[in-house]
Formats: sequence, structure tokens, C-alpha cells
Amino acid sequence: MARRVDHSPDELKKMILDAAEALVVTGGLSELSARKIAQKIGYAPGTLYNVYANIDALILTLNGRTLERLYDNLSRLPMNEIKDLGAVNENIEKLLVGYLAFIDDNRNLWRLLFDHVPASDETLPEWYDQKVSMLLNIVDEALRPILPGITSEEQREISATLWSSLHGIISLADKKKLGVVISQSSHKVCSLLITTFLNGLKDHEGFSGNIPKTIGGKSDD
Amino acid sequence: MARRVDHSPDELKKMILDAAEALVVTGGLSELSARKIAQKIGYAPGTLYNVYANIDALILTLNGRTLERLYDNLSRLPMNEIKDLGAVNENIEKLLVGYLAFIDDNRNLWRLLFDHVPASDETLPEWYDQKVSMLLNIVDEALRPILPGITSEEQREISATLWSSLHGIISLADKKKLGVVISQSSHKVCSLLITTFLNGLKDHEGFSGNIPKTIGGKSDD
DNA sequence: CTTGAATTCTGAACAGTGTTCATTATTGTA
DNA sequence: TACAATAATGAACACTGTTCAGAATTCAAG
Repeated sequence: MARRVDHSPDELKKMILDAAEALVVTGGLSELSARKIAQKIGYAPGTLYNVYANIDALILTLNGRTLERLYDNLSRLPMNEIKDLGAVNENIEKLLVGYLAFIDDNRNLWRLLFDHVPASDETLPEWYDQKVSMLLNIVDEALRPILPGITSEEQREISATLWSSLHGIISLADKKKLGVVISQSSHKVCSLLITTFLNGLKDHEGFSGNIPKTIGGKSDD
Repeated sequence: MARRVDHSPDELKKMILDAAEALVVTGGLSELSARKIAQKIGYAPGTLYNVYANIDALILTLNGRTLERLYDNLSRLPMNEIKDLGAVNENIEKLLVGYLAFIDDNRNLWRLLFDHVPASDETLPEWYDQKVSMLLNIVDEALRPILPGITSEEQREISATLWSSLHGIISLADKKKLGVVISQSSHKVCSLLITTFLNGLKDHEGFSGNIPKTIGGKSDD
């Protein structure tokens, strides 16, 4: 029953990805299987393996698309132009709210980003790291105004620190592994982290907050 | 081939857990299976289900034991007695180093804590949350000296924030999902977070960088 | 048109998974 | 010694990812 003409390889690739996504959206990772995808698109299971090396590769591709969507979401958020410490805090907060909204709208896809542990523990492909990097660029940009005097490597380090911290809070809250512990919503806890972290950057080398009327006491060493 | 006398139910329970642990230690979650456990202890697969409801329950029990071990490790660490901001920073750093060492020595068991996503997304049992809570108590205690004027709920919130932030950095680094992004070791990034976070607490209500002679309730809201 | 190579797709098969449960083997008790 | 209670079995069920010989279809050349 070959029907090469029905769908081009690229079409087929997209069909598979869409079917996989639909399954994940509906029932999470546990609902995803080669046979279910095949059944959904009207092909035999073996066909998937002409297009994707294995299910891990398929999931990685799907995760890439999710990262892209997240990027689109966050990069479209309106930001404060004025960029003193308070405004930067607000901007980061906006990114957080956007992120949390994205998670709310795409919970199972978002979970797939972290829940799925690929069999081979090799490093991720370059194109995947690229997409993560793009996301961090957004954080970089939001933070830059208060850290004019540091290298881009330091900058990236600080962004990554903040971002992965927020990830830690959100993901533990999602897994309910801090269930009893955090009565507050993860949003509130994240906000606490952001404020505290940014406040803590005050004494960092290269910091410049244009501190208007924030809380006083800037020490310098 | 029943041999009720060979091993008491409790013995059996421990044998299963030990076998499961050995499998995870050797080859990670993917090496764990009911049949392999059974084979390792010389029983049939069905026997496991007389003792554990299912594999998820078994893993949860195993994770509980891992949390206990981590607690034992961290609670035994020598801490600074002097408790100004610098000393507290050092103490948290010591906890971090202890944690990272534990991960290094028990990588696959530690991964199991977070990698395994139970089928049912019900909340975790109370005894599990308890163990997590015990761990956070350690962080609480380390932080308390600089935050004499806050409620224990706020205290716990701040500890959880810091701890889950560190978790986020470490776990993302472990998953290599920040591979290219963070060239630095996760230790250095965590240290940056700790220092910045503690520094950021300075302006927090109830903060006191000095040694509190008497813990006075000076919260004013 | 016809032939034949190239491509596309199939689906049975393999080795594995968690889990169940009727049977069987062993034990403690009467 | 007989019998109920318990403990353990292991085949069976419904899954999983993955492979690959062979069938179906398309395309190009003669």
C-alpha cells in the first residue's frame, strides 16, 4: 500500500510530528507511542522509522518546536523601555508571567521538555542548544541595562543562573515534590527569587541600576 | 517453590529494594525492571507484587531512602557557629558542596528522584513530603540567623526558593540542557546564586546580618 | 506501452515492559 | 495426620520500540 505520492517526505514528517504532539497534548508522554502515531496518520508503524531514527529523535524534534513556540511567545511580550532596576525587575516579571502562561497553555508539551530522558546520554544536538540559547538571549536582553560593565560571558552566566533557578522552582512545584513545603503558588515564589536576585546583583561588579528610589544601601568594594 | 521461612516479609521487602537500588546504581532507571529484580533475588516476578503495589511504589520507597541518606549526609556537615552574613553564606556553600558530593557519589539514585515520573499524578504520600521537609529544615536552620524577624512560613518559603533554585541549576546542568550555555561548572553557578540571593535578602523585612543575641519579633506590618 | 530499477510502505516478528491471578508448594495449627 | 492459611510461582495479557524481508507503487528508459 505504498503511496509515495500522497505525502511528500516533508509532509509526512510534519504529519508524524503533529500526530505525536496531539497525543502528548491529550495524554502526556505516557500516551505517546509509535503505533498510536502511525494509527493516527494512517500509516504502518515501520514508516515512522523511515523519517525519524527513533522515538527519541522524534521527541527531540517536537521539543525543538515547543522551544520555538515559547521563544515566539516571550519575544513578543511588550517590555518597559525605561530600564532602571525597577523596570528591569518588571520586565523579568513579565517574562515570568509569559512563561507561566505558556506552561499553563501547553502543560504536557512543556513537561515533555524535561520529563523525557533520552536513552543515550550523549550531548544534545547543536540545533537544540541553539534554540535554548535563543531563549536565554531574551533574558540577557532584559538584564543587560543594569549590568553594562560585564562581559557577555558573565552576562550569559547570570541570565542562565536566574533562568534555571526559575525553572527549578516551577518544575519542582509542577512535580509536586515541594507539595506541602510551598504553600504559595510558584508564581509568588518566583517573584521572590527575581526580586531578591536582582537586588543581590547590586553589589556585583559592573552593576548600574540608575537606582532612583529603590531601597538604599549600595555598598561598593 | 514457596519458602515462607527463607525470608520474612520485611526481609523480602528490603531485598527487593536493595536489588532495585543495585540495578539503578549500575545502569540507571532504564536498567530497572520487575523481572531483573526478581532474577537478582531469586524470586519470580509476581512475588514483587505481594510486597509492593507496583513498580512506582517501589521506586517511591527507594527514593525515600535516598532522601534519608542525603539528609544524613547534610545534617552531619560541620557548620560555622558564628552566624553573620558571611558565615551564613559559607554554611550554605558547605551544604551545596555536600549536596554536589552526594550527587557525585550517587548520581543514578539522585537522578531517579526526579527522572522518574509516576504514572498517576496524584500527590505524593505524606511520609515522602515529610522527608523533603526534613531536608529543607537544614536549609532553614542555616538561613535563620540572618532572618530573625520573619515567620517560620516566610522562612520556609525563602529556604524553598533558594533550594529549588539550586536544584534547577544542577538538574539542568546534569541533563545538559544548558550545555553550550553554561560553560562554567554548576558549582560555580550555584555559588553565584547563593551569594547573590543572600546579598539580595539584605533589604528583606526581618533581615539582620548580625548575630541575634535574642531573637526579637520586630516584624512591622 | 513495457520493462525494470528505485522508492515507499507494510506488518509480522523479536525482545522487552508492567501486571494479574489461577495453581501449586509450603507452613502452622488443630 | 488433615486442613486451612499463607507464600510463591510462572504463564498469560496487553503493551512497548525497533527491524527488515517482501510487497506495492512510481518513475524512467527503451
